[in-house]
Amino acid sequence: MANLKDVARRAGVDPSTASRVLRNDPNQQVRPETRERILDAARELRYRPNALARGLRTRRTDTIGLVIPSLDNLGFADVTHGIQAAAAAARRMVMVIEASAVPDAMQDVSERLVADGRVDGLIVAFASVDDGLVAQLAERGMPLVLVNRRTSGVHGSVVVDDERGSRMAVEHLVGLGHRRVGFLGIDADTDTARRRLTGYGRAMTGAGIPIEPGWLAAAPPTEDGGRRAMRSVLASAGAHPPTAYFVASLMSAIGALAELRATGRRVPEDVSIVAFNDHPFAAHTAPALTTVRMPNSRMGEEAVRMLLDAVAGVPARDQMIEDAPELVVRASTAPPAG
Amino acid sequence: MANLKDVARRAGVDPSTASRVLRNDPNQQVRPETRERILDAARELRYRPNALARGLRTRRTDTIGLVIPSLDNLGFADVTHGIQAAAAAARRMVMVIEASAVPDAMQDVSERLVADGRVDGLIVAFASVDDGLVAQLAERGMPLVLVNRRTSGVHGSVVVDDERGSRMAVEHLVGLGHRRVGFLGIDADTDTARRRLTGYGRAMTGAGIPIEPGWLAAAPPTEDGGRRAMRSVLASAGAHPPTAYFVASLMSAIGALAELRATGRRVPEDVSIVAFNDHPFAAHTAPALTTVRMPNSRMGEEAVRMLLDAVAGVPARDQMIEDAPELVVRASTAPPAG
DNA sequence: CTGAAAGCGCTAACAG
DNA sequence: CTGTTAGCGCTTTCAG
Repeated sequence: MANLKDVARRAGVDPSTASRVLRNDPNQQVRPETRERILDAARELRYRPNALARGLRTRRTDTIGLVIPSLDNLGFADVTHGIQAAAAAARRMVMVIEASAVPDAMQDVSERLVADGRVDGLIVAFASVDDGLVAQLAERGMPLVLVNRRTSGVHGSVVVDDERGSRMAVEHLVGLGHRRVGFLGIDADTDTARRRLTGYGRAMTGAGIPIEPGWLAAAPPTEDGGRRAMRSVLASAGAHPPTAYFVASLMSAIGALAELRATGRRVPEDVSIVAFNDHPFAAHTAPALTTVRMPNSRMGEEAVRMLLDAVAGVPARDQMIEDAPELVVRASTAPPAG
Repeated sequence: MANLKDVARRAGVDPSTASRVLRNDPNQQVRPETRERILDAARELRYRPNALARGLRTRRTDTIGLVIPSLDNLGFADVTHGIQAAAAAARRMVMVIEASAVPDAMQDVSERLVADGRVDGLIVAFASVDDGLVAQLAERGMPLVLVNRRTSGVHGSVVVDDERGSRMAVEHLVGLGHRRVGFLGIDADTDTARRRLTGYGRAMTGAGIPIEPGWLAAAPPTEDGGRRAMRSVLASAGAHPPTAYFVASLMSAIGALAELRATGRRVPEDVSIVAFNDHPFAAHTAPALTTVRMPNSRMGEEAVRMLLDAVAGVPARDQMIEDAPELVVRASTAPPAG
């Protein structure tokens, strides 16, 4: 591999001159002729600057770190896709840590990515907010953007309009004629989980429907969580259980759906169900799930943009992607029986 | 952030001595007392060596590059998970390029990851083998492991036993009493696709069943591909179409299933279907898919191990993960009607 | 057992 | 307009 010195020698100039030209130094005053010689030499030698050497000098790595809980969660694919696309467009590399595969992931990230100087900034997606390490990193000045979370202490986050998406889902059910609408929420102390509950509440209130406590349950956003939440509502709702459910995560909706069928309830004839977040697979469940599709890929793109701003010194804001959620009506919702 | 000089100063030694101790230089002869002083100083200053400076000097980055086609393909989640786990265990970082999000991904990888010196080696998962750039990189001596592919020209690959998995799937169908078994294969010139076809062929021959050309179709391993392949067989198979299908990819199985249902065929009453590769979601299709589960996560782990060997100078082999595939019987297979 | 010195490949301030 | 110089933070001979 040719290095700068090789290029300079071949062009008959000093390495610093070659560097100026090849970096497109804005205050360069290089004669066009010299410039051409250097460019030619670089091309002929297939020169590419060594990233480590440059990074050591400039203190920038052009690399961002991405922390993601687990890749099998269907919801993350979209977000990571957006992140990858935006990063590539901005010519940044992405180092990924999948938390579920790495014991003590946040610790690892803060040592091997941040302290060792491998990244310019960090995108933390779907973190449980109580992770003190995240706050610590932010305090120490590491550029950092939270995705799908907000938390006091950390400035810089991107979320989608969870409340609006949830409202749309519930309004769809109410519009079909349902009055007893259950809510299977996410059992986590995150603003995201809260906003989804709020959306449900607002939609119900807006429709003039009083909510019964027995209609609500919370569980982790997993298939099993959804199953358990559904079981819990069915057990406590008494003689008049909900005729429809809004489930605040796609994975739990799948579990909830399975539980309904396992207990002999027909969807959508007996019970309707709509999930928060979409995925191609939702078209293939039994029955196909009605969902609200959130602009998750945009959320990922925006996170990169914000992070690069933060790296450049622009203070990070807390942003919400305003793109309208989209209701995807499939087969799991219908008017209530009777 | 403290650097080596700071540590050395605080311990009252030369940086080189501090380096020796902190790296655990095998031929160090440092007095235990000095050693302790250095270790203490490093601990107090929370010293971590700068990865760029070290890499510049040692020509090793402790980072591996991972090229993956797309994260929404359910099959990749497992493999990446295995890669992440093994990499973390070996204290290596992973730079990920999602090809579907990056225009001209291989070109990008070979410039920004390899030529710029950001990685010690490359794992290329599910690549279309005809990519000349991969072969070029291998020739230029970049340590490289192919996952789920073999190709002449590139040495170093990990695959699973596609043939055996396919045989198991088809034997399951034959065991249920099916004689007319169709094959929806992958339309790609890869050894992997070929081995799945071979497995089908062997199982049929082993059962003494002659194969009709009209039972076979190939398409890309996508939902739409599966749909089209199914349509093609249904169109060409005449009066006695297959009563069962082995579909060589999970995504196309989902499409094939959808197509069967769309054309009014009942699964498994009229037609059985079994897919190659499993995923939790397969339990929730309508009906739940019978699959063969391949040791994909192991494949990812092994790829990392092989790559690190290659980086260390051990010539890379072509390996097959011998762990037995597992038949996961769900609701999409049953004895033929009548 | 430890220190001095050189240099990985690059950039950036300063001179000229 | 271009070259000289001095590092970024680390490792690694070579001396002593």
